[in-house]
Amino acid sequence: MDRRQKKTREAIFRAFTSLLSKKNYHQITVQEILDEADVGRTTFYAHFETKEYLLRDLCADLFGHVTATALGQASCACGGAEDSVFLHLLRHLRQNDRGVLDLLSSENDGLFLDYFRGEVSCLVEGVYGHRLTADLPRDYLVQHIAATFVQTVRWWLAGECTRTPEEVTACFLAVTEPLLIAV
Amino acid sequence: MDRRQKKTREAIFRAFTSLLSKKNYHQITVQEILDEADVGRTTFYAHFETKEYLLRDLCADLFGHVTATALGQASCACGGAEDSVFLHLLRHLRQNDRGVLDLLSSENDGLFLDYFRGEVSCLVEGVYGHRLTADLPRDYLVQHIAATFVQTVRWWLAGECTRTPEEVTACFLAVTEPLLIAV
DNA sequence: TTGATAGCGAACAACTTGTTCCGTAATCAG
DNA sequence: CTGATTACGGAACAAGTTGTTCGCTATCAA
Repeated sequence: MDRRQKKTREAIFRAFTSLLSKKNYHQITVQEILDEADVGRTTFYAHFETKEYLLRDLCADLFGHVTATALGQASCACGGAEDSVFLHLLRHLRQNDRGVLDLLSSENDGLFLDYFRGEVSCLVEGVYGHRLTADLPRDYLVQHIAATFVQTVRWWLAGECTRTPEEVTACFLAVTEPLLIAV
Repeated sequence: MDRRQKKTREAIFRAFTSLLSKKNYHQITVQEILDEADVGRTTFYAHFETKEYLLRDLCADLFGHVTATALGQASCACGGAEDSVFLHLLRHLRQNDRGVLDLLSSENDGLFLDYFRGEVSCLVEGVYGHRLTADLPRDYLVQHIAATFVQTVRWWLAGECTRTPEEVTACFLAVTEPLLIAV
């Protein structure tokens, strides 16, 4: 890809996430993004059809990265292998890697929650897929566990992350364990 | 209150909910509401500061009504007293009382979910408040159970309500029962 | 009946979005 | 290095949206 394209694309992403940490998605105008990214109007629309497309691309980039690191935790030197994938994910989130945490705040009407929940669903399939109790519809269980994790993160955020990732993981595991077949 | 005021206020609510059943909140313009409600521009802004205020008022009206009927089920002739409050709520929702279901669809970015979740939290407090296990933070449990109910409803909607309220309630109870102290 | 108030319509400024045109500058291929 | 290609920027644009103001009429409550 042309070096120029890559640079402006990243400048726009950076500007957008920066603005998102300060205000609601719907309150952000394209003009503000242009000013923050120091990019021409024409250029912006050459890269993204609309603001919504920008959002979509950003989410794909961001949450794809989140779960990729979660699954590839072997290559990460920040936790023992016996740790839960979810604990690992929380630890990464706490560092507010790439500003993901800001996007999940209640300010942003849950716009990003669906993306996040989707990614976590894949994670749940991978981690718990073989341990789901057969008493309930499988798709219900998967979405329930994924949604519970996302909601747990939001609860953590609402309390301003005062609790430790270990405590939070314990809560999450406590409410989901009963749904799994013991190994 | 002046008869005229009441009539236009209701006309606007009606128009707004009607539009919400057809399209996304963010795609609806004030002009469309005016046309649908057959109300002057000046009049609209005399009643509601902005479209967001209209949304807030509508939610208060709607979800307040939902839980009010849920709690006052004694006065309702549509179910036995031994039924779960949640089953009762689902039955009401299935009739799409006042278009509440449309608002909870995934089209509307979860704008209404927070209102709904808030109402359900009160419900959970009332119904399960004395049966919550002491092993976990109380506020975590309450929000978890409320969020689980809301998410269960969304799952039901995503499947186009093909399952019966009884089945759905069974799912919800199955994943929440383990968190309660037996009576 | 009468004074108060709600509604209407038209026009308004300010802002936002997405497009077009054209000159400039960076990049890439040969 | 050179020439063709491509991205960028700036200005201007139409179309649409928001929220306000003005004067007039219809309705209400007492």
